[in-house]
Amino acid sequence: MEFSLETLKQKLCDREYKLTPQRRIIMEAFTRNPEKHLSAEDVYGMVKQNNPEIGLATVYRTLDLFAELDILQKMDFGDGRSRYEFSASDVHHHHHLICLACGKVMEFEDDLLETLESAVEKKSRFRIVDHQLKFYGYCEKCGK
Amino acid sequence: MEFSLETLKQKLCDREYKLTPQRRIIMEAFTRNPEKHLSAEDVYGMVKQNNPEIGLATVYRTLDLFAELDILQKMDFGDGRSRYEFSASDVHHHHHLICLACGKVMEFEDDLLETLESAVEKKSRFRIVDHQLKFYGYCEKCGK
DNA sequence: GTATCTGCAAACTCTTTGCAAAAAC
DNA sequence: GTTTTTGCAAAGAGTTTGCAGATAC
Repeated sequence: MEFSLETLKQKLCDREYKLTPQRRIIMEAFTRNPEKHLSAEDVYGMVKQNNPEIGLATVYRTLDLFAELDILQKMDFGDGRSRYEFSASDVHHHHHLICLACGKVMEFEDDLLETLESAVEKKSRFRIVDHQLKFYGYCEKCGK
Repeated sequence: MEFSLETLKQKLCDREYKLTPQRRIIMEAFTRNPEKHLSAEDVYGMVKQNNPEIGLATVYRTLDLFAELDILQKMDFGDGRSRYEFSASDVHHHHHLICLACGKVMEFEDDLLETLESAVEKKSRFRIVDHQLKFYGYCEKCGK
């Protein structure tokens, strides 16, 4: 799936939500930073530059809404704030490498997990709808 | 590794920390619930029953300390509070199945990930020290 | 026009911190 | 005895909520 403005409009309309300037602007923040894992505060800082009147609460509400519409995926890297990126529910899953020294988050792709997922699903009688894999360690720069 | 009282004493002593009743009691809460993923509030509730004078801040400080000593592992299931269980850094890694309906957390064992880990390590030049795998879905009871 | 959405400020939850008294070694 | 540790209360961070005015459709 691709997340253009049209997709957003569609998804909002489907559920009787309105397309407001704030929602469009927040969407654009992600379109312009597709590879980043933005926190609410990050997004707020970015959108406030051109729209100083926007409220932080609106950012939070919009991120929640987008997560509910499966446009964004909420995630947690253990630093006490939630982060968001475009949902990848229907594309290849990617995972995260988190540097314990500098906090940098890198991504990697893998599909080995799909195999594991179906095995676990069978054994555990759990119906799995999503997974999250994080590796913690030290990036090249932080070495050691 | 096994986490007896002796281990605790040892680990504390090694780093010039003292063995206080509070620390012992909190340790016991985990020994009595080895399979649970306790939050600070959970632990507080449990230890307060026999030791009403204990403070929540002490619980937080102790959990932090135990995580630093690698006795406990801090983890996050996305519900806004940290959870702790005995560290498994030197034993087989286990992972979590989290029910999106009732919130129940189940565990499963797997070592397939070790293979993946070394592959990623080579490709990415990341030195990996830990990993976390979570599957989200619906448990048998919550069905669909 | 009407129901939704926004901005603001206040509230809320989880966690951390400062400090003086208490306790471990 | 000295240094660490505790309990309390207050502060802090991130997030949510109530409400009256503004806005999308």
